[in-house]
Amino acid sequence: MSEGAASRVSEATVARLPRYLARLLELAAADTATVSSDHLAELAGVNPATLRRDLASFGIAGTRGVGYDVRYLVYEVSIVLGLNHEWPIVIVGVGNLGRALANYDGLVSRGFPVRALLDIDPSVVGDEVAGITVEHIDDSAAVVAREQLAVAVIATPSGSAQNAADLMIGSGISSLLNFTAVAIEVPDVVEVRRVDLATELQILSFYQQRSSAARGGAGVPLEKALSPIC
Amino acid sequence: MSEGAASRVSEATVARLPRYLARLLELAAADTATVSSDHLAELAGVNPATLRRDLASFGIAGTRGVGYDVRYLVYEVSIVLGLNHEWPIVIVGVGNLGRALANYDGLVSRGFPVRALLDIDPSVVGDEVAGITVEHIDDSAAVVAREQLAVAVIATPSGSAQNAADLMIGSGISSLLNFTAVAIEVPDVVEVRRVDLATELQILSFYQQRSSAARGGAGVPLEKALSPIC
DNA sequence: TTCTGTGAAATAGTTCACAGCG
DNA sequence: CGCTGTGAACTATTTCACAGAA
Repeated sequence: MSEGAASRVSEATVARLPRYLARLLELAAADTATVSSDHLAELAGVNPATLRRDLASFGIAGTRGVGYDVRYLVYEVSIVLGLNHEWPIVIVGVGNLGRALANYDGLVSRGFPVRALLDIDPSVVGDEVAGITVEHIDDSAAVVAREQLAVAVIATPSGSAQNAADLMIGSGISSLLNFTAVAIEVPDVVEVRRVDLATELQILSFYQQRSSAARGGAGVPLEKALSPIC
Repeated sequence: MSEGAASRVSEATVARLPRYLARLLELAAADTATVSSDHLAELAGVNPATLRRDLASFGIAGTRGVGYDVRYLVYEVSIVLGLNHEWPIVIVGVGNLGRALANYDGLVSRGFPVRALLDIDPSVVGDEVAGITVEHIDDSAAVVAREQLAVAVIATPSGSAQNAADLMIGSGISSLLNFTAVAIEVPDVVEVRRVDLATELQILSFYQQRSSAARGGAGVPLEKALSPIC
């Protein structure tokens, strides 16, 4: 990931904010007016002191003896995360994954409406997916300008990922969410995060293997062992 | 995430192993025989001492003056991650996301073949997706036993995620990869990891906002500001 | 009294730097 | 001589514990 401006808050703190926000929205939906750090920390699965420190590091204050005002906290955390406005996104690569993402309502409902779809394959260009007409990646600069896009989701085959990323950066995109199996190199001013299914499964595999070994090996198909996948 | 047996290696170390493995497989594919910690660390984007310590913590040794044997390292890291055998998986929820995952070739190529698809909707059961016939979730126990499954990917709507997880755990599944917008509660012996698109985008949003603020705000549609998404 | 905000302690993780092996 | 393996220093992060505000 590129580093951006040096900041005084740790990435661990930033990564917890979406979790706090999700719980806060649930509390707000249930018309809860205030919440203590103990309660919210319990809901979010963190230590109360960690929660208080996280909020304090952004200057977000509660009321001693009372707790935090839920609606105010939602507002403040949203501002800190940059969620006081929508972030329209473009999906690059309209294969199975791209289609799934375009149809995923969890995006628009959380402020990330899909505004454009791009592909390099002429047989896909012109298709309508989730109500959006697929455009050719050669037109990316025009699309980015037209839709005021800052974020692109890369859902191409792995071999095309770097190329797609370069094109989008050249078209003015400054944040990438990389959904492919390979890492993408970017200039320092561009932010990237990668979501990789196989990496997650490999980590799961480690802990799964370890905990079943500790229990005596039940549940793991060890009889299938010793055919390395490399 | 559930904790499993207390271990002496940090989660940070485990999370780096898949990255090392990916680079090692590239080196192996290019017939590179040995690699120094400096070189591999550079490829993986970590400090060389961190790499050496990570490997040493699993008892994986190199040769002083030479480096590490690439093929041996691939083998050892695979064993540590539990990748010396395949991990057949089941996808629960055959909507857009489930279909995308079922068709994603990055899974089988890395040792996680999709062996079954489950859904609760009778109009989907019986469909063939990616060469696999969708079965009803009521039959999950039989499916898990038949295919010797240990890992389930939850790709249902968020509201059904906990339910789906409970059913799969009751059917003998011991690792879950949760692809929905909500957290899932599980017993201690079950491992869970969650991949959430909106969380990733929110973190991107934070850094994007911050770095464009540092550059004077160019590139962000600030004129659209102030319509909170909550 | 309750619960925040935060020094200070504890813990975890990273990096340096170098002894010593091949 | 080059590079690993690791004590020790350093940095980051979490947690405790409590003073003090409401």
